[in-house]
Amino acid sequence: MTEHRTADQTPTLPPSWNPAEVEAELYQRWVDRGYFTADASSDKPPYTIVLPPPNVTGSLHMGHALNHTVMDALTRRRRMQGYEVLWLPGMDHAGIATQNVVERQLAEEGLSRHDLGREKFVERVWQWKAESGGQILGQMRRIGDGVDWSRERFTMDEGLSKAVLTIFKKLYDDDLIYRAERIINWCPRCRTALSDIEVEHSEDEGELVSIRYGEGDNAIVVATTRAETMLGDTAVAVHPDDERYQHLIGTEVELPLTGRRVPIVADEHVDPAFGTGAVKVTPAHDPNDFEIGQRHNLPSITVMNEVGVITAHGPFEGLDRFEARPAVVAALREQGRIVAEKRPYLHAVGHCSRCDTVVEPRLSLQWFVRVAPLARAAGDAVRDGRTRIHPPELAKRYFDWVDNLHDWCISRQLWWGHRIPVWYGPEGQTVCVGPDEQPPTGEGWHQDEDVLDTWFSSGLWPFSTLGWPERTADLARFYPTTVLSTGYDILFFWVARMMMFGLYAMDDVQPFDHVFLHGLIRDASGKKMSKSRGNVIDPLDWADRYGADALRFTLARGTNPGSDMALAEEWAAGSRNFCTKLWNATRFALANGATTAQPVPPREQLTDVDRWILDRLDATTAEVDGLFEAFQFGKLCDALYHFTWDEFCDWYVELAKVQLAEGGERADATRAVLGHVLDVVLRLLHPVIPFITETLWTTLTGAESVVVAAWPAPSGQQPDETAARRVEGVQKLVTEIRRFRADQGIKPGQRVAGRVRGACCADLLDHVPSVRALTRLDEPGERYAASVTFEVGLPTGTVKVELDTSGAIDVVAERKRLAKDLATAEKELAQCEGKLDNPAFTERAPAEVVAKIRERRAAAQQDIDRITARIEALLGS
RNA sequence: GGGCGCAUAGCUCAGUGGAAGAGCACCUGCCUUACAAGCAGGGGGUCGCAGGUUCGAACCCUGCUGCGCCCA
Repeated sequence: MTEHRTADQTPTLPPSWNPAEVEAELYQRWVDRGYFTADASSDKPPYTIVLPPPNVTGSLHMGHALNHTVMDALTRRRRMQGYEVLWLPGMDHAGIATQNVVERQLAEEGLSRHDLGREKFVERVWQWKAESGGQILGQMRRIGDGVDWSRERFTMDEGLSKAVLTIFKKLYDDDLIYRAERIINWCPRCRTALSDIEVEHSEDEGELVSIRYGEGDNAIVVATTRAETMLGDTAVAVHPDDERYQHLIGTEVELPLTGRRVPIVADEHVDPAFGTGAVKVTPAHDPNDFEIGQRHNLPSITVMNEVGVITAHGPFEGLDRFEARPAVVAALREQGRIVAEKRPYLHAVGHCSRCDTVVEPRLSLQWFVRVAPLARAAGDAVRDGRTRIHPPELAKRYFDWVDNLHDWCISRQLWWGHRIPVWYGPEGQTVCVGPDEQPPTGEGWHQDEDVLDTWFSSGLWPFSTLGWPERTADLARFYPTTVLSTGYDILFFWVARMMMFGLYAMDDVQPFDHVFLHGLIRDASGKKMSKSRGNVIDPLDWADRYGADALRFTLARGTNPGSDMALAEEWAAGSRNFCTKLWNATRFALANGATTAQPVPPREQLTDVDRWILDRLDATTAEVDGLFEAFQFGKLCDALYHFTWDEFCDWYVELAKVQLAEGGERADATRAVLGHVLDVVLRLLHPVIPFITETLWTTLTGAESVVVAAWPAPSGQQPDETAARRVEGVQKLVTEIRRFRADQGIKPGQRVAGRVRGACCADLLDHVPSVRALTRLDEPGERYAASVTFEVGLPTGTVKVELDTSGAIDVVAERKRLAKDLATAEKELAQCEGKLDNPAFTERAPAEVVAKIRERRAAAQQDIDRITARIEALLGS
């Protein structure tokens, strides 16, 4: 379907664009020809983007589609500009998600991972990956991603695993990794620790229970939303300056249900204004309480196990935490210790970002990265401009985060992932083993059971994928990467981590020069897409029904830096319509001999209309180029849409028909201009809509592929202002005549005899035939009798139009129109005069502004005179 | 509680001090030889509210209201 040539070698196109039929074939051809394969030994300037590695369990959603469109557009343009482009694809191993998937599979067979054992289970995961993982890679091909498949990477690959071990060892040796017993976020369902950012907070309904501890004068009331944790309380804390509790500080109080006595301590961090000003302290089950415990040397009593079941205290033992809560409250109530209950009580509750289970703060022994020095470097790289964040407003958020970072919990109690390379010896030794070292052997030595957070390995992505820690040619050539593109919601998860690791591993060289953060995809009414809302749109469904180009154009067009994007089916249909328009325009041009084989003749041999469209093309080229540099995808798509549809198709193509009809050199020149404009505009559009532009451009030019065509540059030609003014005059005149015809109920196709007078005075003499063609005016015949005349005011003069409408005209419609035009002109006049009558304006406003208002006043006055005369004439008729 | 952002046509959004814009939706008429996935014409806005700065404010400043996001 791509190229049809008839016997005389005139290229033609099928009547319609059927993307589904050709996209796969086009894509495979690009890959086979090696267009996307980077060459580390070329001497072109490098341009590198690493794909944010999608989850191996994942499939392509709209957010991916948007981000991939952005990256594909960026890399395709640079490739056309002659850069050595590397867009590197791959996936991460998604520890928790993948383990969940395989464990579910096992559960269907009635097995748990423990039945298989660690080694067999990991084998089983690899098997799953080989069979069903990475579906997204095939989906990327469908939307046209020009990635270098020869360099595809996976975070669990040998090389990337070596990078993980290398950086772990380096951090360990630099005392930037340590093991400690801390309160961490624990998911009782996944049975693993989570980092802070893997916890999502939501306002949930719970209950606030006020409990009286102690008796009589020594009684103190504490409030909690997690009553069951009182079983593990080891103190009550009050603010040291709180008048109400001075007499109690230092005393002890009996903890109900347990019979234990706990101290009442004074701590600055207690908010005296919240509740009663007294808080229960459970160091083993609350991060703030843990810190209070540290400050006051309190014991930590763990009362829950790793699945959230109470492990102590007789009647409550064996109860799930959510069963224990009401049970504890009931028991306290029985003792008359419940002072108040507030229900429902809205409070922030942390949920596991993977499975939505309520996270339990849990005291446990975990590995941490000491982030302070790394985070400072990550902040500095942005502060001193080595890495630039787009849009810059988001840099503040980045700083707020990296400058206030808690140490990062990196150990996960999973089997799927990079196992922590630390061995423990029989004498309590701890040995961190580097990638090329042998672990200690012998009686009593064993490796740490935990694996590393997936983000630990994907944080290395910009350099581990290029071969680090080996000093490969790719690393030398393509690091630092040029742009990192992702949604702003991933800024902390991933971008900040890559910054920390990149600077640390690569001698303080930043992992990327630019970070482009796009918005999030929402539905037509601005709501977040989610399965529970049922408003998810599948990008591949749109790709199927409207074409991958339409999907991409919709996404690119909606991308405005710093803001989210609403999507609806109509948007995709609109983009599909644009593709159809482009198709039909090219088909028309080819059918009329448009060509790039003949150069566009010198300017002096061209018409005003030719020069105008070439100048507009030039301006559009420059504009689009600048917008690409600024990551303004929405605006550049709009600019191309407007140029293609409103200027090229609506005006130039229509006017070109007149020039083609003249034949001879005029027609030849027009064919060259048509060919040239399409050639350039297709190249400009290619980064965003690669498939249709490839088909059209190769048919038009006969060249190999637009993928490797040169990116257009403005010609440097001085724009022809006179031509632009004349074309503007033609447009206004044509529109006015069409307006008159429509008002008079003359059908669009109906030909009407008429004359255009005064065109010479308006500098439009050469353009009268075009005006006649576009407004379907016939030459006056023998029986011609003008039944109506009207004037059109143009900047260059007034043109008189007379028509033979073969009889009466609709006076009422005409009066209505004139009254409306008059009102507009009068309003304009009043506005201008209001300004000019104000001495403060004429004295203080810049001269050019005052001059402009004077011109507008004169024009408005002329319009009024003309319309008034016309109305009077109409009254007389 | 802390921080940030947004409020412009029915919907989704552009618009950084000098004539209120786009896409979609809507109304009317058209199969006019590239295109009905189209063509031509048209209607529609107190630019959230109240003050202020300025000759001039959608745009700058202050306050208010209503939404949204991030963090705690």
